[in-house]
Amino acid sequence: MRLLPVDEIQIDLPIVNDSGGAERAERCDAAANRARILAVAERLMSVRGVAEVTMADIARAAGVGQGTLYRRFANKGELSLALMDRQFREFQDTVMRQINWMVGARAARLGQLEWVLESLIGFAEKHSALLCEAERGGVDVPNAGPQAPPMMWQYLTIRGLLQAAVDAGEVSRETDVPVTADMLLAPLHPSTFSFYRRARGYSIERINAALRRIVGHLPR
Amino acid sequence: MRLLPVDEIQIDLPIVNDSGGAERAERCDAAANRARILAVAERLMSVRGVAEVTMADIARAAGVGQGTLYRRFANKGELSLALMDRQFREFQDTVMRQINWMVGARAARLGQLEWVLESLIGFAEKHSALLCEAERGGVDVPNAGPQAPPMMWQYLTIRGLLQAAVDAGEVSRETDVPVTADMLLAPLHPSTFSFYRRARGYSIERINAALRRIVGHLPR
DNA sequence: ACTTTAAGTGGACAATTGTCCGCTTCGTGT
DNA sequence: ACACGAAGCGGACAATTGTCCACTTAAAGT
Repeated sequence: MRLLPVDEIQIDLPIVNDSGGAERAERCDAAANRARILAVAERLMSVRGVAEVTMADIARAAGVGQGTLYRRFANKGELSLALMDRQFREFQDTVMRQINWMVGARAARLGQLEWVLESLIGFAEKHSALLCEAERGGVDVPNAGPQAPPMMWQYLTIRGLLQAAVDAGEVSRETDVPVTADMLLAPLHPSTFSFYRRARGYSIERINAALRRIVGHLPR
Repeated sequence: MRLLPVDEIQIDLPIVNDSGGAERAERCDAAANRARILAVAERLMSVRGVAEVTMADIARAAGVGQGTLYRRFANKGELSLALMDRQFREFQDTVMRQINWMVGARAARLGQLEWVLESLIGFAEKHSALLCEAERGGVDVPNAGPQAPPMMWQYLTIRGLLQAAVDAGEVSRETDVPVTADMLLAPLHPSTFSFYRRARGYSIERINAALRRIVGHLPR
């Protein structure tokens, strides 16, 4: 993950880089195993539910040892994230393209921010089970939990748009952009969002509307 | 936990009821064990750190079986919560008394809300390790995790004050009070707050200021 | 004092995550 | 072709949380 300036839209938005490029290629037996593991995991989880499948189940069904499984995916969260990888990239593409289009249409920055948050709510809803698994992982472990690239991308995107809104004078220059971006995202943390939906029973529309009101009324 | 109308301040604020009152009293050997367990747990955790002490450690050091330990405290979270019980009650008292005083002084509802949030930030900071343990526990398990009485009290208090602010015309009547209250609290969820402090490195002051700006600019 | 019984007790056991480490195999350089 | 080292492999094992259940005991009624 690194920051790239996207000239057309004059703000810094993140892109996810699939690899540093410097690492040695994966051995092909290993690649075959990885593919098999992912296929098996997807099938098992879709049949029995994400939380009801254990790492041992997956290893057994894929015909590999647990050591092999853990060599590829450091923990269940990383595996869950890998299962979403393609859909996440597509989601990311869609969002970036839409942002570019909105910029072309001279849309307000805050409007873009609201649109992205709504999209993120949709994504959180669709993949809440996998995301909840992915969320676990030490808070300070570099590439796990909230620091995993997809979560980081969400944060950097929101932060970038909020900063753009500040630069455009739509939001006060006093705003603490990094902290505020985190706060806008806090209700979308997988376990929090899942709590709202299941335990509190809030509809997606209510969640979206309430968040929109907050964003739409940031100072200035 | 039930709601009581507090007449002096004309809003519904929650109080925690220690027990329904109908249950048979605890056998005295059991009470002694509970006290010993709590004392031992407190000592072990203060010496080695909350996360580094296991339930088995505590049972061993307290001279009871694990079954006994789990009979009193259904999981590590409940034990952690019990360790905070006294400090939490004192905190709760302080907050309620301050609210009453502020009401007497005709302070703005939003000001009260901001003050409570600041207090909650202080509490989250002081007890973050124990709160992080307490947080774990299924999202839909009635009295665990986010549904545990102390968390519920936080939520009901914030929601009550926000509703009062709406009733007083300080915030738009369109506001979705339950959802918005949850969103104001989301950044204070133990693991989220801990992430801000440790991984992001935000100071308490920045967190408080950013939250205050959001509260202070809710619509209307 | 004696009986009764619900509550309490303890430790074995299940379930799960994640680690370790000796053995195997790929693929690369010679 | 062949040797060699890094990468891969797998299953035993450690750690931890939480459950179960046969046994024990406090304390209330007679």
